[in-house]
Amino acid sequence: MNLKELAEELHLSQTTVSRALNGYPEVSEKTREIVLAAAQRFGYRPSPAARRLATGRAHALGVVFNAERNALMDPLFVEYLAGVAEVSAKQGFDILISPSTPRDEIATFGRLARDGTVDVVILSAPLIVDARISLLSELKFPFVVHGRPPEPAGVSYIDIDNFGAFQQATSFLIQLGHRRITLINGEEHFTFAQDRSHGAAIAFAAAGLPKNMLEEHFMPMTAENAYRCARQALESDERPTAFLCGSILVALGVLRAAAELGLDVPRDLSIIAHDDEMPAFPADQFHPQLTTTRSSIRAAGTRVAEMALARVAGQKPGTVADVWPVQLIVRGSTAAAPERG
Amino acid sequence: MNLKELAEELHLSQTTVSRALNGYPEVSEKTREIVLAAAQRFGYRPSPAARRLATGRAHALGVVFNAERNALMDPLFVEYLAGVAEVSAKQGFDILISPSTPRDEIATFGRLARDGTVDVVILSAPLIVDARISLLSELKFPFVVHGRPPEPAGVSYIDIDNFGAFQQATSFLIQLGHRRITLINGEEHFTFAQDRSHGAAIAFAAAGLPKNMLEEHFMPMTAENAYRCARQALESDERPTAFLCGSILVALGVLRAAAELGLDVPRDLSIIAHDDEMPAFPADQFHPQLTTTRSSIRAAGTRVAEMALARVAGQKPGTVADVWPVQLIVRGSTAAAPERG
DNA sequence: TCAAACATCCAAAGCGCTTTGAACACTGGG
DNA sequence: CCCAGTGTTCAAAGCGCTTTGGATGTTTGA
Repeated sequence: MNLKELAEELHLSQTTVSRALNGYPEVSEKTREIVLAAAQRFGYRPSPAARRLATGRAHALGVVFNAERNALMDPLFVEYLAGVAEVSAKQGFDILISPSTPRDEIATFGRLARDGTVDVVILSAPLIVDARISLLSELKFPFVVHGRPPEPAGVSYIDIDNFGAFQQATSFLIQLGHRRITLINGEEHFTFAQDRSHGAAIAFAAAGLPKNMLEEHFMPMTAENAYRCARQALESDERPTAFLCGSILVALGVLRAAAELGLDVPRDLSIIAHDDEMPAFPADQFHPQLTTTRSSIRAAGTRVAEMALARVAGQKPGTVADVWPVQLIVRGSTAAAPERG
Repeated sequence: MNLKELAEELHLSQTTVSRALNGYPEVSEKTREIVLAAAQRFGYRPSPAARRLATGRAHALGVVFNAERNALMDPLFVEYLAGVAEVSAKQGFDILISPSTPRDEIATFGRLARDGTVDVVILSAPLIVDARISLLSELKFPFVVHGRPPEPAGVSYIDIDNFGAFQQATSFLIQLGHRRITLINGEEHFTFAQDRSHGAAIAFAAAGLPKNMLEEHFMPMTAENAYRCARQALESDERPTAFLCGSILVALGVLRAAAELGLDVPRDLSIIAHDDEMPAFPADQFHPQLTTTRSSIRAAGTRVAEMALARVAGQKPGTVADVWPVQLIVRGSTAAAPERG
């Protein structure tokens, strides 16, 4: 059943029925009720395609899915998506996943913006120099960012306090007596990796420790990369007594390296990992249970979706700039630094 | 630039331009070339919304995202989605993610089918009694299934040989001398869980072993559930010498339980896990490296997307019924059963 | 009492595409 | 020279909604 038929059924015009359904004021309450009841009774649902064509608005929200990047390192993505989905479902918004490779990512964004298949896009993991942000800004296409944009002015975003988290975690390790610490970070072109790096560096500086005691590696945060890196670090002459890990997956790799080398965690080696709360990999299900800096990626997903919808509803960009605190949760993977041998 | 403007620019009718662009035969090659060139030059892109309204086809493919189920146990989902995305991107199809909870999943499917926002839906993890399949069949809405449908007749699907995989894995353990084996399976209403269960049971029967030596547990396949289950099994009087795990995550939980109880893998305990090839969690990055039954969930994603697109192109349902073989990869988590003590 | 203001409702014009049914020009066979 | 057949193009009618610009009563203020 379409609008025309419904209108005929009610002996009303399409205009009135449409307005009644969409809550416009220029229709009396009586008729609105009648219309609403009839729509319900006949199971009328407006055609999204027609509405889209008529209004120019898609009632959809775009998420660019970088197949290579996400598949490689992001079981997180599901959690994030679940958060986004939860909110957008409530508002009746569709979620369009646009796949892309790193190479054609820009083109994908351009297409999304021009085609009008979505009203707003959500952009994740911003880079130090981010062509996607430049492009969307230039096209004046609505977008919101999950993570800290390189130029936050005029951009709505939500981020977790990566700086604070790693500063706190590093300070904690230093207090425990650790001096040689290895940070296994994400790739350095991500803003979050920079923030974490700064956090750790500041903690060292604050403790009056030389910065070369902090060994830092930037890489895609997979278990395997982490394993290789940790293995190499642990077999070197001056091996670290503690690791800071960018994710739970990284911690997994480090744990394996430690196990293979017969090192006990936390006796010989302390580990702190950042935990985005993947339900599939709870930090407290590891052995030993992991000390973490914790923040919910899912909650971030819901928040960023809310922001996106607000943006569609007309909110100005740059209105929101949330930075969420990150909590240090001490569990069994950290202990006082071993005596120097 | 829209079609009308482009047509005026070319001094042609919209009809001709539209047909030239869409490859219809009733337009001469010369004009087609001219039109194509002009479209290119002006950067003309047809409006998806208008096309959708006019044709009734959405050029989109729907994936229902069961937020609770997926978020809980499926980092796999990302890999799967990557596979789907890869194929659909090539054909210019959008992917629409429809979130739902288990409660409103049926309604979500109904809406998808009626709204015309997608041309076909992909359905994952079919159940023994699956209302989604019934609904879509009844509505005569195109769909394809990832997994074995309860009533395969007239349904296009692709599945991995869960039966064969678990039969093979179980036989292998039996050959190694294991007699008490615990299978940590997915929830029993899934067809895949049934198939795995049967595979293991048949292997026991074939070896002439009583079926009560196979202890089986059905549950959501999380590390934590697996941990609890394994812990309980390992502390019982007649503890198993081997575990069959429904996923890598399950294996993680079992490994933890073993570690806490001071059991060495594979000396005291053998483990085989089914591996869907999550790049984030390679089975060979565990300690010890895991013996697995392996199949690529990503490849399944690409295949099921191809099927979905074929279905849209007019292929009859039930045409495809792929069952992919699963390979047993022997690594370090399996060994001969320990001597009875 | 009349004009102005308001509250309701409507007809019709889009939105940008596809597709039907027809027109037109050009060929070759009779 | 005419007609059927073919190849090429077009005008116009949708697709199902929103929205503009009235039209039609109904009140209100002076």
